[in-house]
Amino acid sequence: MDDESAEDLTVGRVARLAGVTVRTLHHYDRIGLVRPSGRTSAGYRVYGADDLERLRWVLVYRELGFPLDEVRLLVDDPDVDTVGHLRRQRDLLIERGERLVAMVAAIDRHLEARAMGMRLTPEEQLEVFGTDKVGGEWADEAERRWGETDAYQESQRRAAAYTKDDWARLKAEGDTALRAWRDALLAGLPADGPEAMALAEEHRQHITRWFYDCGYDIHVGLAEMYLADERFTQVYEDVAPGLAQYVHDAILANAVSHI
Amino acid sequence: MDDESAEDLTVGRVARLAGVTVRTLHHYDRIGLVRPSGRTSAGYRVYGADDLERLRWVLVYRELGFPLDEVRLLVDDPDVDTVGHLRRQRDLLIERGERLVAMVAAIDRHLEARAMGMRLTPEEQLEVFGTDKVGGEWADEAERRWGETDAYQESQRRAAAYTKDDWARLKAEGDTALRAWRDALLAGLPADGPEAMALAEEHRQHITRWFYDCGYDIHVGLAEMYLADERFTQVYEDVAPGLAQYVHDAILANAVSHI
DNA sequence: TCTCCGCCCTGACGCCGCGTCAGGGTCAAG
DNA sequence: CTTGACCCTGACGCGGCGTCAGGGCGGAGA
Repeated sequence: MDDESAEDLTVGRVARLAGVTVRTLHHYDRIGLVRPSGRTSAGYRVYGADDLERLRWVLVYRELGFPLDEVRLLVDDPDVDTVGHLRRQRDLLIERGERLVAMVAAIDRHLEARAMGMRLTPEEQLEVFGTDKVGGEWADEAERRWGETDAYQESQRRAAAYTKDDWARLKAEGDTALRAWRDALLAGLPADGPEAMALAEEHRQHITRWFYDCGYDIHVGLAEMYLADERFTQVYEDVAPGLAQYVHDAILANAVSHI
Repeated sequence: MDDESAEDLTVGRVARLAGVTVRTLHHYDRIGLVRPSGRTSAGYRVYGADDLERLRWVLVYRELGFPLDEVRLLVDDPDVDTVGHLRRQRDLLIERGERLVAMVAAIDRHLEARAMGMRLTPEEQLEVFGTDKVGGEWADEAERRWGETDAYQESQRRAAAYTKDDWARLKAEGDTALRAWRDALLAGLPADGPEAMALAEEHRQHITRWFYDCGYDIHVGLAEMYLADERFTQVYEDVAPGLAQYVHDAILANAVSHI
């Protein structure tokens, strides 16, 4: 048995093995990232075991989001702090994940704001997406500039994907619900009582009907937001003091009852 | 008061407001994605409220990972189901988040595997990252080819970023800990007793020392993985039956005691 | 009124990580 | 000796801008 035969890995084979294209291997060869340890007399690339090993690491780091230059550093220098790099990359991924979560929350807020017929200011709409640069000048200036112009409100209205009828019904439903909430609160009905929980359930279905599939977990998330985000708190508090908390508690109670 | 003055948003201002560069706005103008609704006599771009609105949406969709061509479709067509898009995109984000979580878990496994002195096969190392293509031929062929060669094992060993001494100490610590776990289990010490919890705490600090800052939450995550991932389960079960569960329970008890 | 600085314009090239031809050589089977 | 599947190099393209270069506005101060 000659070990030689094990060495005749051509680009095509390696490409299939590693799940990349031949072009990619050519590229990595050219930029010196993964070079085949040999060539046949005809000039064919011949990859050895070490080359594969190296390629594997390259692909791992690449998948982790390192640019190829940094990948090179990582695989070239064995003294480099690999574990440290992985740790940092891990942090980076988690950070990205948190950003994603924040964006999802922003979308939820956006949708929910529409459900309630609220107008977000551009600043508010941009806040999660933009960098921190957005805050200052925008808050000071844009709010003042665009906040209350008719054109702005008009564009806001047009931005919605609903027909005017839809919008009107949506708004009406929301207002009705809001009054029902107020009545329940003022009547002294407990937030974890059947009436309030029924309102919560209705609220959940309202969102599901008009916006997105709102499960109990998401609903609870919204409830938390109602307390955490003062823009939403305000909407409820304007109707009746303590209503935000009341709605929150009712949603929680309703969710718990459905576990 | 002339509303005209409110309209004089130049590129620079818009750029700062939206948290993008002027170049980006130029680009969007050129490709017709966001065009300023007017120009001054000198040719300066003038953005109006509608333009900002449009830009906002573009940035949102861009952040959501749509290529600009698709962004164009989304913002151009008012009949498009905006809410539907947001819903789908929301799902997409959550999916991406899950992938991130999977990658983080993979890194953890990677680090943890090193902590335990395990050799992952290339296939195992690639499994989370690679596409599904990787599985088949790789598992069938490469494993057989490279799996147990000396060169492979050697390169694996070299791949670690530690000196030989480090590696030896690391391994020794791991082995010592493993024996201590076994002894505790065989002695009938309860997993939520002080001895087992002390071992869990030592384990946590072992990881922190050698790899990454392992808080109690992360530690619990690892414990779950020990049960969920059969490669790790096996390492413990090979030492003593029931040890994986035992270690898991001890880590949990220890974490709870530190809340 | 002139000047200066900061903003604006267009045009063009650069970058990364390859995809995708084009034009040609090689190798094993039939 | 052909055929077809592989291999080679070289070159251009793409997306989403960054980054000059070379020049025109606009308003504040001397």
